[in-house]
Parts: sequence; C-alpha cells; structure tokens
Amino acid sequence: MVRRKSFGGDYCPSARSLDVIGDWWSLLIVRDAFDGLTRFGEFQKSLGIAKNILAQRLRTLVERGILIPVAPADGGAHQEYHLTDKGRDLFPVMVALRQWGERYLFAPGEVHSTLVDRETGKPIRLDILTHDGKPIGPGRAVIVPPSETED
Amino acid sequence: MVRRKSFGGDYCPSARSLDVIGDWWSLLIVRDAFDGLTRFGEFQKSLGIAKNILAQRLRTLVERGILIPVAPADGGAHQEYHLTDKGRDLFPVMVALRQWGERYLFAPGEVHSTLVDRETGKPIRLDILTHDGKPIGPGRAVIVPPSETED
DNA sequence: CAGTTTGGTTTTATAATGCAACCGTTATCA
DNA sequence: TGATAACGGTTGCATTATAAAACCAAACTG
Repeated sequence: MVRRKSFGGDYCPSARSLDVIGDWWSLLIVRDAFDGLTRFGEFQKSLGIAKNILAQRLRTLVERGILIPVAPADGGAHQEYHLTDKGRDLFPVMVALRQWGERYLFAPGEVHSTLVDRETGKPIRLDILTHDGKPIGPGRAVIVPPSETED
Repeated sequence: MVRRKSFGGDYCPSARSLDVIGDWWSLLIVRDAFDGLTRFGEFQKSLGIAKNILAQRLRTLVERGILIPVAPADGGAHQEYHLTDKGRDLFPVMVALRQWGERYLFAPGEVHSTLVDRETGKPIRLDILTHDGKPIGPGRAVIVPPSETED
C-alpha cells in the first residue's frame, strides 16, 4: 500500500482520533475491554482475530495509552490489559456506534446485545446537547476552523 | 491480507457499525459531507485521498445508504453526493470521536477545529444519560447479551 | 473548437492482513 | 514429579487492500 496515510497532523480532532483508533480491530478490542476482558486469549477467542494482529494491536494500544499492561491480582504470571482513563473515555464513541448500528444495521425484531444502566437495567441514551444542556439536532451544528476559534 | 474479516453477522451493534464505516476513509468522507462537501473533487482535495480509493469509498457509501448521488440543483452535469438520513445519524459518532480527540490528541493550547451551535456559537456537548435523562459514567453501563434482552 | 477541469478507471508497487506453524513459559494433572 | 496441554506470543508465507501515477472520456470555458 505504499504506506497508509496518517491524519496525525490534521487539525480536525475526528481525523486524529481515527488515526489512533480508526483501524479495524482497535475499537473492538476496546469494546471487549469494556466488557471486562483482559487477557490475550480472551480477546483472541472473542474476536477471532489472528494472534499476530492481536499482539500488534495490543502493543500499539498500550503505546498510545489506551490500554495498560498490569500484573494480575491473583498473582498469576500472565499479563493483563486494562483500560486507562484515556481508553475508558472512548465510551461515548462506542455508545454512539452502538446506537447507530442498533438503528440501521439490524432487521426489525433481530436480537442484539444492549447497553443498559447497571442500576436500573434500562437502556442508556446518548444525547447531543447545547452548552447549557438542551437537546440539539445535527443541523444546528457547524464545524468552525481553528483560525476562528483561537482555542 | 487474505480477505479482511467481517463483523456483519455479529450480534453486537458496534461491531456491525465498524463493519460498515470502520475503515480508514469512510468516516472522514462523512465528516466532510457534514461540512458541506458534495463533489468528488472537493472530497479529493480535502482529504488528499487517492482518486481510485475515493471512487471506491463513495461507491460503497452509496451502496450502504449513507450517501446518495443526486443531480446538482444548478442543472450542472456533474454528480453530487449528499448524506442520507442514515448518514446524518452518524453525527453522534463524529461528535464523540471529536471530543475524545480534542481531549487527548492535542497539546494544551494547540488549535483545532471546533463544533459549535450555529445559533449561539457555543460548543456542543455529547452526554451519556440514563433513560430518564440523568448524566451517567461509563462504570454504570453494562452490555447485556441478546439472550437476556429479548428485544 | 482547442484547452482545461472534472470525475473517474487502470496499472503497478508495496504494505497490511490472515493463516498456519512454531516456540518458550506457565498451569494441569496423573 | 514428569508429562502434557494451554497460554502468549513470534515468524514466514500467500493474498489482498491501498497509494501513486498514468491515462481517458465527457463536460465546461474561452
């Protein structure tokens, strides 16, 4: 492929995010990590990913501060991979992907896993809000280039 | 690569979503479409993508119902690519990616584009809420398999 | 009507992926 | 305790996806 393009230098945060976690496997590994998986073999079995690819992905996810390798609590010798805060903060991305998928990628009546509030058992929502908390539609959002924001 | 794995049959909505828009370019094309770009050349210039790849991605995005080819309003002969409702509903995904990127992928003080409310000019938020609208942290969410939900 | 822009397709190279085989270390168990 | 299986990878190879560039037809421009 003569080296895949990188968006690391782009001024758009979405582009940089995709540069970091935008490949086929990384977000699924993160999803499984949210689901409580920690070990190489668990990820491998859950995803059906080739082991060399998994090893490489885990390595880069660790490099990028999304996972952290830790020694297991039970004193075992194997390695565990845990989400960092940075990794946990990918949660909204996962929820957004999930909601879109639920809506458009499943036949009516087809079953799928669901994300629920642990305490009430009710489904979770993801809302786009104005700065003062009012719901907002996509039409009202505008991307403004950095020159106009002076962040 | 001996054919990339597909998650189209997975019961997890996130996985299916990634199967549809999880490649390197699709979401960036969608981002540009949100930004008002409609023509082949506009996408090509904005993204710096190879033209063959762009053509292929536009084709699959159309196939998958995220973009729709329309004749331009000014009667020109060229093709325009517009977001469908399905495509517009990817908005939360983009916002989520953007917020994560803003937080973790920019140096303090480094400028980036911003997503603002067109009417007030203030930044937009994305919140995870319980079913009755209370903010919630990632820790309280649980993924439950389809067998337990009977959706 | 000649030249340029637009919107692609084709060709070619190289890198990313998947698969299977292999290997050292760690649990399991008779 | 010794054998054996499972775990956590690494290595090599076949194949595909991607990028870059050349090419090309149709539409626009002067």
